Amino acid sequence: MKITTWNINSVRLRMPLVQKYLEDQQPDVLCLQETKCRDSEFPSGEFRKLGYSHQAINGQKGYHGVAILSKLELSETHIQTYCGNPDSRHISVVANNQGERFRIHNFYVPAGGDIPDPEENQKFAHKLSFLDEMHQILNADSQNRTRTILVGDLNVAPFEHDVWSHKALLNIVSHTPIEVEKLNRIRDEGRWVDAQRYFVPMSEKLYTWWSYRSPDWSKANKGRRLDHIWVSADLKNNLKATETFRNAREWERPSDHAPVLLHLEL
DNA sequence: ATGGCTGATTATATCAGA
Repeated sequence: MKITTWNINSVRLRMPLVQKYLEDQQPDVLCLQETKCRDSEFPSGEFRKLGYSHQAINGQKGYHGVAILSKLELSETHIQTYCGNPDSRHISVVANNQGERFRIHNFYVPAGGDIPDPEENQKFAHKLSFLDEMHQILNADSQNRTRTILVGDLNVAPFEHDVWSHKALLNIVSHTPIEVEKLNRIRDEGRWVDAQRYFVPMSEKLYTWWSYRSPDWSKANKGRRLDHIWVSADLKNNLKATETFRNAREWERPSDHAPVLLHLEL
């Protein structure tokens, strides 16, 4: 079973790239973030033609938006709102893989703006509250501890080698100690396994995002690992491989995020 | 190097991303 997470930064604009990726890699499930369109504008028909007929979509006009496209049957779609606002930042489903059921959570955590101070910056305050609520909600549901995959653009690079320079980014939103600690608590207390780091040693650099602003992003390689795939502890022995498709960042008019794939042996 | 680039919007400048 293969599942991909990808912050696509406008699904309508990048449908040709999505199609190429799906034809190349044939994941069973694709989780998208930043779809940036209403549900009525979502290219459902195009996904159906590509074999992804099971769909769960939570979009809004212009911003955010998440979706799960699947070859496997989906049920029990659930949308959780956070911080008392209706932003489309979460959707979850139960996927059925030849009788084996597992839950998938797809998240788009707020980026948090520029200033890493919740007193001065409302967006950073929102991000911290969002992480607090994620912690609370995921921990409250004991079902989240079994047969569950959590993916998404979590907008936090938690480890030293998840950023190009730990020292240079300590005071940069996405790598500040307060948000890193919150994300680490969610993961550790939920006994989630970080699937990418299960295969890639902590001493090795690992990125999923490179800024559009770098004139030569590939050469500079000042990336961050903002996109994540976690599995519940009971799925640890089913982990087979993970892959980050850095080449998709080199395609024409790319997303600034690369797709990340998990191969699970079920 | 806190700049630079990119996308969506009843657009032609503004907001958001991170």
